[in-house]
Amino acid sequence: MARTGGPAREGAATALGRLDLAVDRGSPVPLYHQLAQQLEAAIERGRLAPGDLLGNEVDLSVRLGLSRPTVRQAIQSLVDKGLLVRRRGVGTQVVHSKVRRPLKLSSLYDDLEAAGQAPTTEVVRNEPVPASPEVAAALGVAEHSEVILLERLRRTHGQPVALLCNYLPPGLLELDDARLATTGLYRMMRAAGLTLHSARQTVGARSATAAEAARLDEQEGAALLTMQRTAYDDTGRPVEYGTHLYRASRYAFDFQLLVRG
Amino acid sequence: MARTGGPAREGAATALGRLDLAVDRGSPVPLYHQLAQQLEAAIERGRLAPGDLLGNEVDLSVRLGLSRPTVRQAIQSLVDKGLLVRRRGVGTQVVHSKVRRPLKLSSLYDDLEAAGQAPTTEVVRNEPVPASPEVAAALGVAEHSEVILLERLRRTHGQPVALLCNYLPPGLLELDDARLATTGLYRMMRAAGLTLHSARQTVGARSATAAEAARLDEQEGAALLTMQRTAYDDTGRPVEYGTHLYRASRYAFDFQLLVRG
DNA sequence: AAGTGGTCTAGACCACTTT
DNA sequence: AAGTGGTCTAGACCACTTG
Repeated sequence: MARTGGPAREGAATALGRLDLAVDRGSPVPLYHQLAQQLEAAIERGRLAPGDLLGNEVDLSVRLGLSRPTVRQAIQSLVDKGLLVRRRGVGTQVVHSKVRRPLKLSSLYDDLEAAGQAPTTEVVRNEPVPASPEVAAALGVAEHSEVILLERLRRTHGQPVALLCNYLPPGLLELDDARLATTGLYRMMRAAGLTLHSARQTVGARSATAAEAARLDEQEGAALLTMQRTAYDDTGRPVEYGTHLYRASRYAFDFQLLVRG
Repeated sequence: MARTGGPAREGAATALGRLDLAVDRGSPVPLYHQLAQQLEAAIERGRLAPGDLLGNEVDLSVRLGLSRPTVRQAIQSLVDKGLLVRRRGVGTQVVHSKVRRPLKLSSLYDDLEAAGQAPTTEVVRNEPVPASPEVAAALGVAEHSEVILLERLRRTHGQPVALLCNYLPPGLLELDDARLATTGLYRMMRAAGLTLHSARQTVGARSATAAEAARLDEQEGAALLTMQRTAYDDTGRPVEYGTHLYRASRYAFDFQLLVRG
C-alpha cells in the first residue's frame, strides 16, 4: 500500500534521477570505478549542480543493481577527491565550489606544456660526481659515493624560466642528453618503469647571485623562488634530489590542498 | 594434518607476529581505526621496520577476530597515508623511507608553535572594507560589498616573520583583537565550528617595497616569499582569502606530497 | 519517528606474482 | 600450483540529523 506511492517520488526528488547511470559488468574496469567516473562526469558537465543531493545509497545501489558497499566505495573516492560531501542524517551533496584538481606531484615540464608554454631544455651538465653530505643524506647513499648530476636550463618562448639541478642514484636511469632536451625528467622516469609515489619539498626565496642572474636573464639581486625536493618511488626509496631556481617574474607554485580526513 | 604445521610458522614468518594487537569492541572508536592506530604506532616505534611484510589479510583478520573488509579498511588507511605499500601476489610492506606527515592545510601559527617558536601577533588593521574585484572574486561576493579586512604582523622571538593580510565574508566570525593576538585565525575558525576542507594556494617571490621592508625589518629589495590562499569549508564555500608576505630569511614552506592513486 | 550515512560481517570469485 | 591482494555481495545494526 505505502509502496505504491514510492515510484512517483523515485527519480524526481533527487538530482540523480535525471541521470542515466549504468555499469557494464563485462568491462575490466571495476564497478565502483565506473560509477565514480560517471558521477564525476555528471558533476563536470553540470548535470549535477553544486548543492544537489545524490539520493540515499541504498536506493542508488538497488537502481544500479550493485551492493551498497560498492556504491559507497564509488562515492567515497569522490569524497576523497573533494567533489562530494557526506553528512550523516542528511545525505551526500555536490560541493559548492569549483574545487577540482587536488595536489599532485608536479613536473615543471608537464605543467608548462599543459599551459601551452612549449618548454625547451638545455642540458648544462650531465655527469657522475661524488655525493656531497647534503646529497648523500637525501638519496640515502654513502658520502663521496658516485651520483649523477644533471643541470638543466628550462625556457619557454626562448626566455629562461628555471635553473634545475638534480641528483640521481647511479644506474637508475639512462640519461640521454637528446631525450632530456625534448622531455621532462619525471616523464623519463615513468617511461623507465619507475613509479613516483611521494616527495618532500621545501619552497623558499632568495636573491639571485651574479652568475644565477646571468643564466636566468635577471638582474643581480632579483627575487628568485627556490625549491628543494626529494622524490621517492612506491617502496619509499629516494630516486631523485633536486635544487631548483625559478624566476619569480615568470613562475609561481599553484597548489590545491585537501584536508585529510 | 597439514594444519599441524601451521602454528609453527604462525607469528614467526611475519613481522606482525611480534606485535600484540588487539581491538576493544566496547570502545566507541571504530575497529578499523583502532587497528590502523596500532599498526601506525608499531611503525612509528620501529617495531615494524621498513620492508617488513605484514602477513596476509585473511590470517590477520582471523587472529584479531575481525572480518577481512575491516582489516582491509585499516590497512588501506595506512596505504593512503603512505606508510604501507600493497603488491598483489606479494603482500603488504612497510614503506622504506621515513616518509610521514602528508600535506595538510597548514596554519602559520600552528606551524611556528609546533616548532617551539612562540609566535606573537600584532593586529594592524581589523575593519570592514569594500571588496576589491580580486577579493570579491575569491570570496564569491559582490564587488564593493562589505568584507572584513584583517592585517597582522607575526613575530617569533620578537623578530618579524610574516605580514598577513586576510579577507573574510561578513558575519562569519567574531574577530576579537585580544584573541587574535594570542592565537591563529584558523584556530579561531575551528573553535567557531567552521570545518576547513580545502584551499587553493599560490606561492611566489618578489622584492620587498620600502614599506614592506620597514615592517619586516628587511632591506628594501630583499627577496620575500609570497602566498595567496583561498580556503573553503566542507561544503565548498569560500571562508577566507589571504595575501601573505614572508621573510625568506626566516621562513620556507615545507610540503609532503603523496601521489594520488 | 523516519531517513541518512557509518560500521561491520562472512563469505565468494578473480587477477596477479612467485615458486 | 599456491599465495597474495582486488573486487563484490547481501545482509545487519548503530549514530546522527531532521521533522
